[in-house]
Amino acid sequence: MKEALKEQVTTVMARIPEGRVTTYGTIARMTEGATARSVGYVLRTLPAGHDLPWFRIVRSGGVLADHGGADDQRRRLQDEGIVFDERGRIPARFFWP
DNA sequence: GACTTGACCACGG
DNA sequence: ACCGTGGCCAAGT
Repeated sequence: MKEALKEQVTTVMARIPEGRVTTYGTIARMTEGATARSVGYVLRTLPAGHDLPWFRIVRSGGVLADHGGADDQRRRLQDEGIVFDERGRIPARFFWP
């Protein structure tokens, strides 16, 4: 496991503002040496019940990534005021940065 | 070491 | 707008 990668990804993740989302690729570009795929890998391996806002990370294009917690993710984002359009995508105005 | 598997992405047709 | 395709990289077999 690459600890440096995990640390960088979680650091960026922790500063996503409430009520906004960001993408795997954006996080990858904000870090050194991470790629979109490796960001997904880190999220998958995070322990359950951690305090990081993993649910604010979506795919490029505003669609939720395909994983077991997607339903929870959608609920939690809606609780923060994020809106999904008729095709299930999050409009660009919710993206951070 | 070779090959497969993902919470991915950009791009061309 | 909807597919392929190739690139990506850490882990697991």
